[in-house]
Amino acid sequence: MDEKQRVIIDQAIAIADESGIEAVSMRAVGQRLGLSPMAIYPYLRSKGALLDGMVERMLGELLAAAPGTGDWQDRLRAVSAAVRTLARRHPGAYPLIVARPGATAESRRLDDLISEILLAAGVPAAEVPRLERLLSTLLLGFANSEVNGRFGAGPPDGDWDSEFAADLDDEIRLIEQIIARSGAA
Amino acid sequence: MDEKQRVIIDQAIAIADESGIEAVSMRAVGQRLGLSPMAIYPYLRSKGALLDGMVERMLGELLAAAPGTGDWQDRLRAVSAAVRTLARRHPGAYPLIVARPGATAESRRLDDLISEILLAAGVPAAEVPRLERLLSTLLLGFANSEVNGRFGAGPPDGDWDSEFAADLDDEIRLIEQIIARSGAA
DNA sequence: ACCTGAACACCGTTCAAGT
DNA sequence: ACCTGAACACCGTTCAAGT
Repeated sequence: MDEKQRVIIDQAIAIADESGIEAVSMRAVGQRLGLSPMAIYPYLRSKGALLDGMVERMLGELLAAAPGTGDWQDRLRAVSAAVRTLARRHPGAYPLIVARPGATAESRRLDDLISEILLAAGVPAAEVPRLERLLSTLLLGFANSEVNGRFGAGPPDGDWDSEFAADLDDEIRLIEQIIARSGAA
Repeated sequence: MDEKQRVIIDQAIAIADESGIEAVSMRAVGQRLGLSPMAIYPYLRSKGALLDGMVERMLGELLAAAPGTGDWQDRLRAVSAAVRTLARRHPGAYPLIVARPGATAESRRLDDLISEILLAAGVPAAEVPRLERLLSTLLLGFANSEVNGRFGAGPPDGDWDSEFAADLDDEIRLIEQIIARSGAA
């Protein structure tokens, strides 16, 4: 039942990564499962629901690799690394995360994780939501630009890891300033 | 000739903003112009070219509103305001900017504009490309999240202006630090 | 309970043809 | 030079039907 839904979504992601997102059709997914396209509908009630399911599955994958330990700077770096690993594992499907509306269940869990790290760091509660949106936009958006080519070829073989590490270090310093400022007030 | 291309792209953007991006089809655009769908092909050789044309046109609109005066902080704020205005004027078409690969001509012009502002600010040339990518990801991505609902309802009637102004002030402080650090070295 | 086939109203695109 | 109609190989989705 739910197991069937999972396997359908898996195949849709596989098609997207192998042949591009435009190759994901109800017909193609059905064929891959040896089923007629209509066999999908009891499990995912529309193509939109299938695409949302793909996003949820990928975010679940991301959260499963979520870092529970270390200081807050390391935890932030680990979330960032997990996002970038996800984008590379799913070059075809990843852009859906940024393309689809999705204030979904798993996306809220990601927001909660980042918020929790910021709170643990000592960011004043009033500033947490804003900084969380800034960070998640940057994390998700940078990986998207990398995977969809908005940055061009860039460094030897498109390895943006060290560049983004520097970006994240800057953001960490920014957060530290905000913490210091609030302590001084 | 090129004028016809312009009018085709205009109608495609209008359809996207009125009825959503999925309503943009060669057939719908043709109908809107009182032409058969095939009349488009001599001017835009595929649907992909049409979508890219929409992106180029929107970025052109953005650059036409580009700020030439003021100190660098104000110029950055003006670019940010222009991006956010663009996203609101084109709620249906704007997400294409972030969705499509596009290391295009106009997107390079936007990168150049931001780079130029950073250079004028006194950012060391070696750091400019990285900061440019950080800023453009943030500017374009935040507006996208706002327009596609990734942030949820948010503040009264989705007015994210003051939140993003605070974000940008943070980024400006960050840039000032980088400048100061390089001056000290 | 789970699946299918036929059908409907769409797509993008090619190609030969019309003026 | 500019446009069209018919056709091809696709879409997502509904619905009645099969086991």
